[in-house]
Amino acid sequence: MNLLRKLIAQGDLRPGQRLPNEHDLANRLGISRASLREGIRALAAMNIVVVRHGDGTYVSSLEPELLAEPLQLILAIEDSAVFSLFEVRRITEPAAAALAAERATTEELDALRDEIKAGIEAQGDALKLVEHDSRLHQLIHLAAHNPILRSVSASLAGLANSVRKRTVRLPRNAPLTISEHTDVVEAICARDSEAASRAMTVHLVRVENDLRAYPAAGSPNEAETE
Amino acid sequence: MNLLRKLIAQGDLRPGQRLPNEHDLANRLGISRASLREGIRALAAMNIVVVRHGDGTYVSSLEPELLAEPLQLILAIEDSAVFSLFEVRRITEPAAAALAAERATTEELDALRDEIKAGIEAQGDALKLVEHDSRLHQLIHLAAHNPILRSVSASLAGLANSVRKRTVRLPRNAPLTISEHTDVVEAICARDSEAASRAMTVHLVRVENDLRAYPAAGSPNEAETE
DNA sequence: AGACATCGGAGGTCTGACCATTAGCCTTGA
DNA sequence: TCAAGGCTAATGGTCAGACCTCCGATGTCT
Repeated sequence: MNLLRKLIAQGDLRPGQRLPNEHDLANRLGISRASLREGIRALAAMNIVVVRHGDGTYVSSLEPELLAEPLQLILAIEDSAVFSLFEVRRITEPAAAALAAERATTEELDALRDEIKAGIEAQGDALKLVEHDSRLHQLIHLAAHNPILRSVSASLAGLANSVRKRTVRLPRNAPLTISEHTDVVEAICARDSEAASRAMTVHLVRVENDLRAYPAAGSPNEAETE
Repeated sequence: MNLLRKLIAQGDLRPGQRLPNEHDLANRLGISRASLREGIRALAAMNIVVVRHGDGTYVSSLEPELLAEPLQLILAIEDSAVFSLFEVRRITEPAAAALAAERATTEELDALRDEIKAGIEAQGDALKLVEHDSRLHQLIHLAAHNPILRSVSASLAGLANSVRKRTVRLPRNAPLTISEHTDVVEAICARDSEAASRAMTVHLVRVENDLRAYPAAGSPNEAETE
């Protein structure tokens, strides 16, 4: 089904962009609406596109995060996989931090600093803190300027989030998290890739140890999907 | 589209199982063939199912080794992503080799050695060599005993394979590849995780340099899918 | 026994109609 | 004037049946 390629080539897709309606788009591509719809279903399954009945079809993000779904299968089957997940993050995230230190634009550095500040202000609210946490990691991966790494990391982060939902966040760790994040960002801003990598490792190891010490509290069997 | 769920619930899927033909299946589910096909496309996009024109539709392994497809989109859009891919492999594969050195069972070590031998025998046939190459990497990831890492690496390897198809393999590099592989496997067998990591890095860097020196020879715009 | 021709059955596509849902406009009433 | 509710056009969702293309197995010929 190279009509997928056609779709991509034709409508130079930008995130958020709305696609032409199916009738027109099918005409423009020289295929039937039925075939077009099959292609759209595939894109939708990959989370590249979102279809809203009665409204339209929109480009979501070009980075398919869908990897998370099948990975979640592993988690469901094997509970010990949580530690496997951390092991992988201990591999990829320090590397991403190092790359970010080398490649981040000044705008990206600013965004990182802003995120840290916002995190400090949200210190009281555990839920918000979690959100800032994942956004910070995301910003770092963005600053690494590697689309593949970013896609992989996004999947892992999604997994990590689904784990977080199962665990009760211990608020007393908030100051620790923030100070570790600060270390990472400072190293990146200083363009010190080695320090950034080290700081990220420290952060992940500490979080993992916390998890080991206070294992999941929620019901592990009923993790909702969609 | 919960018909997806219907599909899964109805035909209790076992890997390799062949689905009823679309006409019958649509009837049995009480939907039209068009709708059924859209659902199948979604499943196919997630690599849960494989459709073969003129033959039938089969349940692919539920083990999610797959997921390469969405990443391939990135490659399709951004050709420079090939180097991003190598960058990520330079991060994950040495780590996997190190883990393998620590955790491989004796059976897995034997399998690694066998693969090396088989690779040497296939030295003449470039195509076979490629196959042994990817199998060796796969074995290493297996020996790392980390399901998440394995799934991620499998996706990346799938990507790497699709790149290989676009490039003409330079046979004169066969001896180099084999000797580098041997170094990696020897380090793993010696339980020397650091050496394994280093050897793997050397291998990947060399391959990447080759790629840079002799870029894709095939027509880059018409890479067939499926 | 092997190579080739044939044919049934599978997925791939097309057409054109109708149904279901949404967003936005427009009327209505306070 | 403004808010609540209903109408309407646009859009995706589904359907039906036809035809094309491709694969695999069967059977035939050499």
